[in-house]
Amino acid sequence: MELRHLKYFVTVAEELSFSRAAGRLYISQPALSRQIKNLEDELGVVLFLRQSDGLKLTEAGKIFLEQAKDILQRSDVAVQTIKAYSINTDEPLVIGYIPTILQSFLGENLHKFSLTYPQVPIRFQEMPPSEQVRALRNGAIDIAFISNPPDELEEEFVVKCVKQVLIDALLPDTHRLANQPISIKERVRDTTSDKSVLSP
Amino acid sequence: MELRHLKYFVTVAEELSFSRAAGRLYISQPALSRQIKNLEDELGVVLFLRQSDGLKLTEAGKIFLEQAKDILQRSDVAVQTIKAYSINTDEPLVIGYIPTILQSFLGENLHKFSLTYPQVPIRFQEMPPSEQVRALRNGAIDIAFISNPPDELEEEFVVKCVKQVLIDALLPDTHRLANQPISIKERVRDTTSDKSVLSP
DNA sequence: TAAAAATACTCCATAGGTATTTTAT
DNA sequence: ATAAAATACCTATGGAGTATTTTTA
Repeated sequence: MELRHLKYFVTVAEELSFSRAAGRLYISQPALSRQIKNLEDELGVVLFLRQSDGLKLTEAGKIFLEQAKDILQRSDVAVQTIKAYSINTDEPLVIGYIPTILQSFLGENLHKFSLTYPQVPIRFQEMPPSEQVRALRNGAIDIAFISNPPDELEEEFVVKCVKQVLIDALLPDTHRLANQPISIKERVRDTTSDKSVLSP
Repeated sequence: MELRHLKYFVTVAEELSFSRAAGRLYISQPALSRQIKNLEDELGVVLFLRQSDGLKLTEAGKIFLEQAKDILQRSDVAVQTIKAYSINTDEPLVIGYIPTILQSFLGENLHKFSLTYPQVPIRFQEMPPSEQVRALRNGAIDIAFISNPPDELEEEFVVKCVKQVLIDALLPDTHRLANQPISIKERVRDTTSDKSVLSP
């Protein structure tokens, strides 16, 4: 027995006509007749009397009707509840982050967010970037803050740049590039083999 | 959404493992994973967190679990109720009859039956034999009492002879067969063209 | 004759299965 | 290496449709 059977049964009981009920359910009359018969067979009970003066519920049918309506109504409530919950949830907005980013950016902006949406609880979870991607996939976190996201992520998630960070290169003044004005591109290429210290 | 989804969901929530739940449900693990995913898609909510340390219900999942259990339990109750009802019913035993038979037979025997099973209400409904057959088919009556049932009925119903009725042939004493000792077979053959009066 | 329900078939959507890959321990 | 979940693909049950018959008003 499935909710489908209950829905069909209640509709037929309300219409007291297979044809009209089938119309309301947007299925054909034979399909509906068969489903009701299947239900009756499974329950081992005749639910409707097919009499010359039209359809009538049996005593058993009347009892089952009340319970069927109740079950269907509770199913609807459950679905509506869960859908509403997913929109206006008390579930915290879980934010994954790596420490450097929290310090430089999250603090002030989330403060503003909290003032605007005080009803949304926020939880933080520090984790390395690869972990954050996995956590995003399975719903453990809602937002990830990582630097240098690989391009592939854009196929799966919405990727937005929220902060650009200046990168300084510190190198000994004896280094051959010291005091050389140079573009970032060139710097990167030229320094891949250096043990430079990068800082935000 | 069908009761199947709820059953599967509750089982997974109880086992916190797709594999074990699939075992309990006697279906394969991929089939179960897909049904849960379908349910999540339909509800638009993630019900389980697939985390490295195992499955966990989301907040939404916890809420839905309670309602799913409730609905399943009510479905079981409804089915059990209706099945029990069909066995030990207050629904009257409806008996179709033709007047002559009620008089000659039903009266005394049903009196005995009522004494033996006082909890079974009995209702009588007079109707011609053809109507009784139809009523039997659609459940409007539970037992039919008719005379000379055609053999085809035995394919569809249990047919039992409960009473043999003597038939007398009344004919004018001027009739050619008057005072002739004769077998029933022969009588019938010989009298088909006669306007005989048959009486029980 | 017209309607409503049942019956007979056909079709196809999808639940479920097997095999494999992915992921995490 | 192992175990669990996800993915891919295939199969087949049964839900739904169309056409037809049956039945009753």
